Amino acid sequence: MTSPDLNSLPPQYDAQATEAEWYPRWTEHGVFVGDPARAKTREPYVIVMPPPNVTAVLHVGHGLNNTVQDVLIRWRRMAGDEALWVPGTDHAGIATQNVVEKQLTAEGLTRFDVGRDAFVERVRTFVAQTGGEILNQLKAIGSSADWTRTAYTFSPELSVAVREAFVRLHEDGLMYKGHRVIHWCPRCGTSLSDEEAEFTETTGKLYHLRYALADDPTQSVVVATTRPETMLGDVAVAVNPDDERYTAFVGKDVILPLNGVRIPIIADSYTDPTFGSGAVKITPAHDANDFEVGKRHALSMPVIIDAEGFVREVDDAAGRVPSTLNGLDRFAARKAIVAMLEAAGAMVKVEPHQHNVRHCYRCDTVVEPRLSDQWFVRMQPLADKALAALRSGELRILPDRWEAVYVNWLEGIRDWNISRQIWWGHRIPVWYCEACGNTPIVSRIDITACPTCGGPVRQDDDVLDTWFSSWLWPFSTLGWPDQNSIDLKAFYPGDVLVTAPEILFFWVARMVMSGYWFLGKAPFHTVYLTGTVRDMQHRKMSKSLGNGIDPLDVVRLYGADALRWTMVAGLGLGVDVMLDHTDLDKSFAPGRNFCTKLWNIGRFLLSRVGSDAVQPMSALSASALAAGDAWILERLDVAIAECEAALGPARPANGATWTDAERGRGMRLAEYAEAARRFVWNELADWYLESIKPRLAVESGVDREVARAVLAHAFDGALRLLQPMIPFITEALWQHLPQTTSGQFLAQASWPRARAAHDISDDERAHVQLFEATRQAVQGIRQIRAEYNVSPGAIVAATVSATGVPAGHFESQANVIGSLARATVSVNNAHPDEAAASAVMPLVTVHLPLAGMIDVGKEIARLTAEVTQLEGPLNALEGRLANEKFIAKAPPEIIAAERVKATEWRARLVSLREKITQLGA
RNA sequence: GGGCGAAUAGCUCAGCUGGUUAGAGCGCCUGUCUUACACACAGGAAGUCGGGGGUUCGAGUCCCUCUUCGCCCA
Repeated sequence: MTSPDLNSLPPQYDAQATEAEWYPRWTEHGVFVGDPARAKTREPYVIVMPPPNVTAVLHVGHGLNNTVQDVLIRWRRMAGDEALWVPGTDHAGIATQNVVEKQLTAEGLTRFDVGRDAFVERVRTFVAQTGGEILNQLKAIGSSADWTRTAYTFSPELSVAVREAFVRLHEDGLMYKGHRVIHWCPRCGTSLSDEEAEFTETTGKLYHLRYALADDPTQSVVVATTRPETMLGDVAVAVNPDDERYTAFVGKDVILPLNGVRIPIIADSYTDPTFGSGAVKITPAHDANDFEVGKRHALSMPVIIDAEGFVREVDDAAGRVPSTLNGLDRFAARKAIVAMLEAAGAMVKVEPHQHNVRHCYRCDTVVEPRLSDQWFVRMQPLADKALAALRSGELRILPDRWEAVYVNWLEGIRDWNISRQIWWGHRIPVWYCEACGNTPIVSRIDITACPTCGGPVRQDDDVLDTWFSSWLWPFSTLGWPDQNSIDLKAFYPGDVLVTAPEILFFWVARMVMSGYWFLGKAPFHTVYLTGTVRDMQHRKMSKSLGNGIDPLDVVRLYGADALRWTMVAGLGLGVDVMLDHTDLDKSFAPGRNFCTKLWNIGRFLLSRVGSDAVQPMSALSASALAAGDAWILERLDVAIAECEAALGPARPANGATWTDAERGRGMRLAEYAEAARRFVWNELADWYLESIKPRLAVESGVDREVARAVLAHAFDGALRLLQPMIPFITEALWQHLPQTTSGQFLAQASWPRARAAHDISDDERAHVQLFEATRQAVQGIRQIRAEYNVSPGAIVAATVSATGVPAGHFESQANVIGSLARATVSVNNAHPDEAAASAVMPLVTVHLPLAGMIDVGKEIARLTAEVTQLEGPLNALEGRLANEKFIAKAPPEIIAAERVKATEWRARLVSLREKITQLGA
């Protein structure tokens, strides 16, 4: 036999060394690589990683998100699926362009000084040099993505997909160029989609302006506005047709103050009579609603604010901007105009006003509504399919309350403005031939001459919204539009998408739409929306607040596994994770403590098991198993079942649609973590390992071999259950198990399987129950010891009577109970003569004579308290059983269970009262 | 303004289709350096499940209402 050597593993777990050792081994052996050939015989399980911005650095949100994905992928990889996790980055149009523009600003330049081609080249170089670092950071936290398939939204391959999508939508009649008011960011110099213009609650001012009637300056209408500067572009005042206050005014004209322009008063039901004075100014070029009114009434649409946000007579606005205001910034102009209106007596009043102002999601500049020409995708037909997918159960969203949000958005879907007036991105594949007129030529390939007349052509200056490439990600990364792509055939559609709820509309819903439109299938069957990582004040972690946590700091301090465990164990479904950025020690204690504990369990256990071969479970006869052996094997079965129930099902059972019963199941990572933790810590270490110390301490023998085999098997099972969450430490420990074959990896070992119920004999079940009784006896003795402050080292005498298991069988447990409870135990159904402290447990009753130490009064009080505690629920229970209506209406199995419970409780109560009587009360 | 959600132990949250003496982790209290682990072990205290009403044999769980928070959309 090999002598136990505690020094074979260092006493302290070395995360740095372990991570540096195993990650490269996994990748060298292609553990993470998906194989389309194998996907023919196995179920593929595919996750596409939400591509981080190419310039991003890892923050704790990425950490959370990618850990969840890695847990799922590692679980399915072990479970025998052909697991593929596709990683990559997003070129992030506006965001990346902004970074480089900031560099230029530092050099005193603008992108226009540099010129388009040189600017794009500069961004390309910048990305090539510094981009994608975040992917290396994801490796540092253990992400088992298939790096051989790393994709990039702006790669040549994905550019083909983008162009194909544009052209196809154009061919399908869903792509059009529209002239309308869009959200414009004057700082970024581009239009934004509805989703990119975010609302911020703002306390502004509501200005009430007086417009005098042209024909009777003694009369006037008052209009309310939050943006008085736009009055220069007003073309009408609108009132509600049903508003009797204004009936007489409709059709008359008013004169705009400051520029003297004459505009009509019109009736339009868009006007809300309860807002302000009931009359609103109409500025079609600078407000989306006003634009609609303007179209209905065929009004002119003067543009008085330019692309940079300066007040000018831009378009159709001759004579509208007084020279003193010309060239002022929009906010400076507002001030000036307010002062001028006040001076002119046209300002009736100004009041504080709470409203939502749209800001650019990339630079936070106040967005300016602006009339311009943009490319739009007609979304309704795409949305219909995405809605149907959710309703049919082809798609589910967890937590399910987000399904309502998804439906709500799709039902009110608006056309998608996809053109951006920036330079970094996919150029819109549209050309114009001046000679032939303005008909756009949409083409899959670059063209240099007009296909009709052969004349020169000019490509559209705009680029596409970044999300126009992102929404193709689930299939563009697999080779689409090449229908013969092996990856596409093997791995589309995928399975799960894990992301933050913030991009449900930006990205998730659009991927579903594109998946259906271009490939006829949803790109995944499950959307898992994680919670947000917040600080202790519940604020979102952000760079500007300085309340962030750098995951790599945590990795350095406690290891990647500690980071991962802390996040997974704290991750209720869709629940926010609170972490204290000022106290990493405390925040990551759960992960750090668990890893340390696991390491100690492993270190001790492996030293006792030794390196000699152990028998496989199949070689052990059930009759050779001790009660504890049967118990821990049963606990392992339970743990496996609980882990699986928490995680799965991995996919719809019928392969196509979720049934109502399945739909909300699984993805409970915290429950999975808790089930695995409880098994290895509270069951394997606290009870089984403690109980077999004497069996392992002997030199040799059959019983020692049985204990070694069961112990090694149980720990192997625990490590397999834990590997998806804490891959490094489990791999390091697993490699030392005697049954592990060299050259194998835990990372691709099989997921443990619970035994079928019919494979467990009645004898074995009786053994499990016997060990439960043993545990109760130990707990009972420990309670009394603590109650009477018996010194922890002292050996006490205890009598144990079995009430719930056959007394004969219980004899065998005396030694185990004794060693765990530090007692000399006699198994006896008779009550001891002398006064004793007792504990009445469901399966056993224990007595400790504790000569000279028993305080009869105290013991009576203790037992009486237990009686009282039991009487309440028991009375309620008996009342229920006496209630005829309960007996008549409750299901029989419930009634039966309640009767069993009542019998047990009554017995326990009788026993407790007996003890009290014996003590002489 | 419209919609959705949450309110359970000091903190963060479980409790999934109504039936357990309402659970976990952290924190707290008591004892212990019991030769794997004090980042540990053993024992323990702690909740009228936000307020009110209803449905039911039975409600933390379903319905109504109020209060307070949060999120999304316009």
